[in-house]
Amino acid sequence: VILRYALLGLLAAEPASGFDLLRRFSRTAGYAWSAHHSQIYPELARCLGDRLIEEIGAGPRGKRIYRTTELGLQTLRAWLSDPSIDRTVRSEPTLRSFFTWAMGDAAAAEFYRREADYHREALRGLEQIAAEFPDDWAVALNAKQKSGRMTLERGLRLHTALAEWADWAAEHAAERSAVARVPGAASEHDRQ
Amino acid sequence: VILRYALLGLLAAEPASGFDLLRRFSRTAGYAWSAHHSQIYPELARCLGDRLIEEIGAGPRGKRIYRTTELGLQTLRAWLSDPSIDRTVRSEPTLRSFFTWAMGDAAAAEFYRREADYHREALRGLEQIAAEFPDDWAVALNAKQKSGRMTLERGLRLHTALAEWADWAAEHAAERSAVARVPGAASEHDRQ
DNA sequence: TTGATCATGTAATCAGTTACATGATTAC
DNA sequence: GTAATCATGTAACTGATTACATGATCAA
Repeated sequence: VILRYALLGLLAAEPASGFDLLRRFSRTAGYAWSAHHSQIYPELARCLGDRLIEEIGAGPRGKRIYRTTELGLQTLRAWLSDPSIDRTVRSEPTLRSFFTWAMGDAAAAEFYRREADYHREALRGLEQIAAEFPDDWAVALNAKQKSGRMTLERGLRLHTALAEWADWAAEHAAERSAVARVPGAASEHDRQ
Repeated sequence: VILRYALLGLLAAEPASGFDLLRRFSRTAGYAWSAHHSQIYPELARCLGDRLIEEIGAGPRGKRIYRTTELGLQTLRAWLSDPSIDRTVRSEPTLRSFFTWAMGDAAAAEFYRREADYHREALRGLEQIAAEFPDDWAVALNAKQKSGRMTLERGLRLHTALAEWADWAAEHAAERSAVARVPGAASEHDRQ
């Protein structure tokens, strides 16, 4: 049901169509949650039926614009107040890192380098967004903008830490492969 | 299909039963992936049918122990070599952080404090595991143990960074609520 | 006019969770 | 003996992805 709250929150921040929400999920909101249009449209219809959102206008090409109702906001706040949070982790990169032992050292180093590249790329994107905020954002922004800036900061720190980790891991993996290549240096613990 | 590779990798590292794998998913492997027994048992049966794993023994209470076959290892390696990685993010905490604007400042600060607590708790757990590794692990361990140690490092850095972020965010949220409480200090940008 | 993008929807399938169901072993 | 844990399985349901389907608008 968490997609429902994501939609309520996004539509509370700013009225939008299903298509607009789809784009937000593939941009800013995608750092927190994502969904395909085939999941968004039916959920919007259900929210509309439950009077959590309302249609406030239309655009060209059958565009339907929605906004969160007062009831929807209450529902959103009830969820936000609920202290039970799902922290289930499903991270393909982490799983692959866990299994690098099954690859050659060179391939493992290559994997970690790609991870570093990815995180640095993500960081560049976030830094561009961060640059658009005023320097004195802590006092110059409203609550909505501040929570956006604070969540952005989460991404900045996350990708910084993971880029550094991947660099470190690539070094270690490469280091090991270099040692293994020295004739006679391949010892017990390098096999299996 | 990623659960399949998770099982192949875990069973390649060490033969186990479905129940053993379930426990691994709720411990070490849970930092990368997780699954319920109702998903594990059918997938093991399918892997067995595809000759990716084989039954190598049994234990009490109908316990069936599996091991990854050579074909299974090849399948695992093919996946590891595939450069396309799913990086879809679905993080309830991040989503909630994004929507803290809809809560009161005090509630938001409380949310961030809980996040900090969670990450510090997770960090403590990882540090205990890290303490069991030898100090000279970079040379003293085999490839399998090293990839485990390197993945553990990922978690250490991740939770460290996020604990620091949450502290920072809690401070900012509390700060703001303190300012808002000064009579006449609640200004334009604190509303909506 | 035609190709790209905007825009919405449904259907089929796959992945993941919760609930149902059963029985063996072990520790007390 | 009896409660806890070990151990495996299936069924029903929900969430998420991929594929099918259609049509309007806009820019070249």
